[in-house]
Amino acid sequence: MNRDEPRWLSASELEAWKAFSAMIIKLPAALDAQLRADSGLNQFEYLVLAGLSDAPDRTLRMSDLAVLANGSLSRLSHVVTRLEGQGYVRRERCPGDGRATNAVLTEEGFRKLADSAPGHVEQVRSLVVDPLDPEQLEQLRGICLQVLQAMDPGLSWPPSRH
Amino acid sequence: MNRDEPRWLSASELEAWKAFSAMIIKLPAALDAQLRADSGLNQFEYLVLAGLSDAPDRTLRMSDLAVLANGSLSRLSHVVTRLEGQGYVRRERCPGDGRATNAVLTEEGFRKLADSAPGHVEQVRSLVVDPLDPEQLEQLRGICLQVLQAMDPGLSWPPSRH
DNA sequence: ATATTTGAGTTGAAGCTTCAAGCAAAATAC
DNA sequence: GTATTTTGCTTGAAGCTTCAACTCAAATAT
Repeated sequence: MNRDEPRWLSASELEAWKAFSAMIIKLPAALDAQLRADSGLNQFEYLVLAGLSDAPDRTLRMSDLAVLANGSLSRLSHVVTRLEGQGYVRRERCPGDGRATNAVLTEEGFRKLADSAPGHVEQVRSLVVDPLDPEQLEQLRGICLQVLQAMDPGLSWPPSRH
Repeated sequence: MNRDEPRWLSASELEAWKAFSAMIIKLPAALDAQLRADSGLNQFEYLVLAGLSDAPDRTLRMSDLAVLANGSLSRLSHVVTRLEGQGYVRRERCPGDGRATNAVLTEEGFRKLADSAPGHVEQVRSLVVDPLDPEQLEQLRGICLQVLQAMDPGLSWPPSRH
């Protein structure tokens, strides 16, 4: 399965990688746990509601929403079904393109989000933003952009909105 | 559900957070995808095999292995059952403490890991280590340590080995 | 006009994770 | 020395995600 001599990581690279990999495993779990406990939503559901709440008419096409929430269309479809059952989101056939479906945030969904947001932001603050000084935060932003670009060389980031 | 006025993120904090959150969602997925495609293992299974291969006698107690792989004991138990079925791991009752179970990496499991490791390392390189310059990598290490500490204030990192 | 291909979503099954309950061995209390 | 609690792990069910197959609508080709 393996042909060339691999370029192993140096000691310092390995240190960085170990800290980083531990973090990218644990941080999502910690964020999820807080959301779960405080509002019964997971990260993805939260992103869906948040994405809708920022959109014009609190409405987005499924495909756009999937990209925004960093998930597959299939995953989104299942999640929207759940959120629909809880009354937070409504589906509408897109006028103008009969193939497309619009997801719309309901009033109840908006209230739910408004209830959940402060706790979530507080968690983001306490785990990430506050422990880092402004310089580090800026460094982090640059680092993330480069990693994102390495994963998705075509894509510029953040996605242009005009 | 919400009592105090939340401290929202500033514009620059928000920029950093958005890039960061996109990265911590997408990077694990990208790493998983490569492992899946190249060796049929997911990240967690890989960590289990890798953890065992570094341990004395390629053996670890389930609890220790769970911590090492950043997962719950329950999750590990299921995964070890799977890996056992594929012949990569074997369970042994711990001599000296009848409650404990040792997981042991089989020869076949070791070969599997040896086969998978180069591709995985190459992926880590190409998505994280190589796109960043050494200075950024060092910054990243520091940032991760602080975030890890914020999540788990008791813990020092890396876990002391003396 | 009709046929084919592409695009947008949905669906059900299979797989993995989590959760709560359970079991057995060891440690502790009495 | 027996009863209780704690520790270490396993298990089955429920929940979420992924995967592959499918439907329906729009665009394109013939």
